[in-house]
Amino acid sequence: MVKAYCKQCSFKSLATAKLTDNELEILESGCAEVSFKTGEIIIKQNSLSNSITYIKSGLVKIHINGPVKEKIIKIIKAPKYLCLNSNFSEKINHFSATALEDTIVCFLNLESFKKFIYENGDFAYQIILDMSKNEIKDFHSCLNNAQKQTAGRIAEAILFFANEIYNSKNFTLPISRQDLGDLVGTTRESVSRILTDFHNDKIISLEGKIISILNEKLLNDISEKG
Amino acid sequence: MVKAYCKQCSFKSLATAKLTDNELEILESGCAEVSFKTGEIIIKQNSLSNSITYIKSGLVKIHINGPVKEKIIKIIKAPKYLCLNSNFSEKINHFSATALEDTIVCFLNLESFKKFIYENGDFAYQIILDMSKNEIKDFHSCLNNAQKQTAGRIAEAILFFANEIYNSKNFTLPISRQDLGDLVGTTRESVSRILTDFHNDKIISLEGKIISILNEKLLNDISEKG
DNA sequence: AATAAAATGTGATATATATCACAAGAAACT
DNA sequence: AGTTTCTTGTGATATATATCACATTTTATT
Repeated sequence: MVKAYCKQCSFKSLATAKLTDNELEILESGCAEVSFKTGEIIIKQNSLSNSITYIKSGLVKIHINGPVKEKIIKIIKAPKYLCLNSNFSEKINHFSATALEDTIVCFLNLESFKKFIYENGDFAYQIILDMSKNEIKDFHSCLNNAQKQTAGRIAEAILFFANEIYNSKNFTLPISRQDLGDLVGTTRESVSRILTDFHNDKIISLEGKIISILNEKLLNDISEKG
Repeated sequence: MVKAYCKQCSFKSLATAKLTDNELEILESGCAEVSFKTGEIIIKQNSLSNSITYIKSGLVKIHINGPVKEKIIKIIKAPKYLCLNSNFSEKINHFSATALEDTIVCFLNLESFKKFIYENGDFAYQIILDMSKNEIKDFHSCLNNAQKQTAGRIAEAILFFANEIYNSKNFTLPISRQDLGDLVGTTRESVSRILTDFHNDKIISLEGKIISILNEKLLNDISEKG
């Protein structure tokens, strides 16, 4: 754990960018910066939550122990708040968060956050915008998961990693087949089969966890048509 | 459309309850109260959104034209904001809303709402709490839909109507079998079959749309175990 | 380097549920 | 009241995907 310097922090969120110097000092005094190595647990489901979690750098999976099996809710790339939403109304964490690569996290004092919401309208509005945008995304991914069939959901996941995480058609999958299954709601076997299908059909090239998108248009079609 | 009297309104949300008399007058001046009959469309997907929608009384389904077929996202009982979340960050409505019974809706001026968030910390915090609570609920229903099998999801839906909408073990289903299928993510045929199964197993009694829960414990088990 | 443990690929089989087809009942309209 | 349209029930069949089983590869540990 490291003393944080919020004022000079270059990873400020849209919300904290609206804080005054005074408020940033308050934020700083209640901020703990912690490093996590790949695979380490950042938040554990059902533990008590008394701070706001901000991912300063790195990559994180948010997962939950569902009624049937493990489910990965989403994958979050820094800089971003980690499920802001549940922090305000709930005392316990409804989910776990695990680092997918070396990650730096700021734990921010919840009470200061509340104070800023009460006293700084700009800040409050940015928080609301952030929550709002997130919800719409979650909404759509939930819908897609519910209606598309497995190949479509896997195609979607590949495009997600390419476009939103790595900004490249060539990347190394940061999760196992099992995790990819938990993310899109299928089994590791089905993931395996569909990935090799995509490879055989020259839609992607696949070598272990190294993926290159060869036919983006087709992958898009599969993702959209389900 | 009727002139609204927000000050005296006895259906105030937790947030608007924090507004001053002055602010309530501003709210009132930008508020239109509209009645909808059963089956009428309140909001149409892809239409422009420039107001906050508050369900004053009645019952509403929120649905979306998914990649494959229609999906009912959730059913909302008054008094409640109708998907507050998407209102702030998006100019177009991402979903449709249809009245399931006669419903009264207040369309509130978005700009006034923003103004209140900026100027009234109590109000802003209540809005954030509301969004936050909603998200957690949506979260869980999404998870359940993804992992449980059909009988479990239908059991869950029956319990939802009993416990959260009608507060009674005896109620009349406000939607068709098709709609129930769209809500839990299955076909109308499967809904039919499972409902008659439940009836034959004396878990519910079923007569058209009239449902009575006979064995709540078992229904709960089916809902939880998936 | 050797051994253990975890992750992955792939075939055979089982199963839940969608789809198709049609009949019957209820509701809405003329 | 009669006709049309929408809703519902139920059987037969198709199909996507889970499950099981086992071999193989990769990664971690001693």
